[in-house]
Amino acid sequence: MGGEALKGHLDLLLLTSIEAGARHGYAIAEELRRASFGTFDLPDGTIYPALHRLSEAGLLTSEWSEDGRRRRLYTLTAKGRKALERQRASWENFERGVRGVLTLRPTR
Amino acid sequence: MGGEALKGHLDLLLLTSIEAGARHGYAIAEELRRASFGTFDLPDGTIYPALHRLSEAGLLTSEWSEDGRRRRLYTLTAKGRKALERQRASWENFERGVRGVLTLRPTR
DNA sequence: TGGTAACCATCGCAACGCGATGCGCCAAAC
DNA sequence: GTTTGGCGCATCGCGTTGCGATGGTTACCA
Repeated sequence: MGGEALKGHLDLLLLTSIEAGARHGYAIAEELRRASFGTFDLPDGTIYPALHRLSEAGLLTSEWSEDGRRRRLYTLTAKGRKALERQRASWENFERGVRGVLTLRPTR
Repeated sequence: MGGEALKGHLDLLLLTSIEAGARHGYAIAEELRRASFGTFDLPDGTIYPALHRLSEAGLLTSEWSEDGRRRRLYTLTAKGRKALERQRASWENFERGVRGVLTLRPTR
């Protein structure tokens, strides 16, 4: 919800979820929904292309699972881990900035 | 900085700054830069079109200043105030969601 | 046997931030 | 007195990106 507030922050969520243990798209979506208290309920059209994009960027590697279920399992690369680190820092800074602005109080 | 993290959150910043007292584009940019500790250093191409958009949406009204300097002075409309209220709530929720996800810790 | 949930993929659109570019005014410095 | 630089606004065009729509396949249970 909320227009396109997610833009630019999706990668952070995805990478975080994968680092935390989630392995395939569907599970990532579930975990994000749960961990965000329902705030991030990402549709397929959002999550799968994003995973492809991250893979193409070299932040993720993937393989097909062997155990019956046809699912693509993702893992962070070294580059992905570094990117996650940066994204985290970037988020902290972003949040700090917004909070700073939000503390502005009317002067009239 | 940081890709396009700002997307979807710009209006909140703009409206907040105007409610806080800033009246014209240039001053808004200055205030945002200051209040965000330098994080939000918005270029012209970002700020002016956004103000036009918000005006067109009925959240702002504007008039040209009389005192020598040619500047467009913005004011929140009632609708704008309500929108700001909603945006604030939306941000709180968004932030809560991200924080929730960020608390995920590796399980391996 | 039929429905539902798990699971993945791709196309195309709309929205938006922002760089580039150009314009006009004013004050101070040279 | 002219150049410089800060103030102040506007518009065009591009690239990125989230997401809805659409269409699959497979597993499980009634």
